[in-house]
Amino acid sequence: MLFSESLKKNTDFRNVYENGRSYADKYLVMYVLENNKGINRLGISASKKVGNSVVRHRFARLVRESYRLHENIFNSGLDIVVVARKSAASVGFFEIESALLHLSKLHRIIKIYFYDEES
RNA sequence: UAAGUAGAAUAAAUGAUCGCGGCUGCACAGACGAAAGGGUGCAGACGAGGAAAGUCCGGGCUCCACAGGGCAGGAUGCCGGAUAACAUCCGGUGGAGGCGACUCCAAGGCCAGUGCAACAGAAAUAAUACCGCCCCGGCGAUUGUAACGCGAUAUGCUCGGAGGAUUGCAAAGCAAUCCUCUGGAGUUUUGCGAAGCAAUACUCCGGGGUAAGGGUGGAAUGGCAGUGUAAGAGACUACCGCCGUCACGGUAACGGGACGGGCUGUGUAAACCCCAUCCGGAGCAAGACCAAAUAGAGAGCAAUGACCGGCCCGGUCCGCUUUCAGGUAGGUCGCUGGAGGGUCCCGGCAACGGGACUCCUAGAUAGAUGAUCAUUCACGACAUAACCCGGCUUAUCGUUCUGCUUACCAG
RNA sequence: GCUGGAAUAGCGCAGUCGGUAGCGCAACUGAUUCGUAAUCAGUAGGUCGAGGGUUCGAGUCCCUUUUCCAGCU
Repeated sequence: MLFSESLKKNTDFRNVYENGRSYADKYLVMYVLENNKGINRLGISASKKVGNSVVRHRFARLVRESYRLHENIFNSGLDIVVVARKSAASVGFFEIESALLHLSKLHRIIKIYFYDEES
């Protein structure tokens, strides 16, 4: 991905959970925290309760693909953590994509002109 | 054709666009980092499974421990073979199921010892008699007989008693005869009771014999038939079973046979245990290498600062440089060419082994396979490698093929 | 990825060595009280997580499986 890398450390995840803001809908929970680094860092989390290995990997791929296709409209300098809810186990790409964009609008982290154009 | 049985293969397909991982080649930058190491772009081929799962066994590999032996602990458990090894596989034996093809079996030893067997049952393993059967004795009962006792007893007889008459004797009175009355005694007949005696297929009590039968139980002293007996019993006999010995076939498990023993309780070892065989522990987050940091040791610099001290020497601490050791963050290796796959030949019933040719097919490290569009169909199950193999177990939408069995039909 | 442990009544827990599974709280009924609580007396409630096996008999022994918890970084 051009402007982003992945969030790796357990301490980074803890930091976002404790200090970031969160919104949630039916499929996802999204935490956001500014990191002042000029790039976005995306973390994806799915617990064992969501499903088996196949389900969890598929969820991660769908979120990563959704983010990749809309990477250029996101603001920079953010740590984003996306957590799966149990209902996300059985849905397809478009549901995940619309859920991700919806939560991003609530966080107001999508660039303004694009936000205005879409709404 | 239908039903079944054993085994094998496969695990949606094709194209376009965007995206991911390492590899190879080329190009770029020498901009990141103290170092080890690494970056960017383009192109190419490659990129999860039959179970990758559960982590239930076994082995390789790595580190630690270890003279040798034993104990403890664990595992396996009919026999033979295969294998690196196994709880796996192959072939056989025995048993169970099925008409059959075929399937299933933790299948050594309770004749080494110990333990347990609730309830029920007479009794659960050292002895026992609840019912039943048999023998002996006793009380009673029943039946028969019956001494005897009580009552009745027609006609009649005998004896007796009362009254009367006649006769005889002198009379009182006595005797005889006859008549009437009398059932008092006996006889006869009969009713009831009854000691004793005898019999019994009866009841109870006591003593003894008996394990055939009944009932309880998962299990009851080998089974069944006969002889035998008071009744019974392997007490005896035949057949079957069991145990032992012998020879025969088989490498063996075992098999069929001969002879003998008359037979000694049963179940449980996925109860302790005995016997035989095997096993050291931990696991790639193993482990090896490079190495900021932070503790540590030595050397040097400055001969200054602080402390011990009145002062010097000396000692301690702090500062800087450097070397060594150490190993955190981080990085590299381990890492995938292997007990590897395919075809053919040879040995072996087979598992498997040997040989020749041929193929190379993931290696990530927060962890790569996805998204969209189009077409087709049976509309897509279970499920994602994490050091590697051999198995087992469990999950699973379907499709295809092969061998065999049974039934029916046709030729 | 690796290694341990647990599951028993609505809840928290016992249950040795196989023999018809109990304790406390809660629930229900009755008594007590003007009524409630407390107290007293009584009652019901369990296929011992699931499936299979060994055994005459399994909560307990063996195998498979499901869920949950903990540790190793």
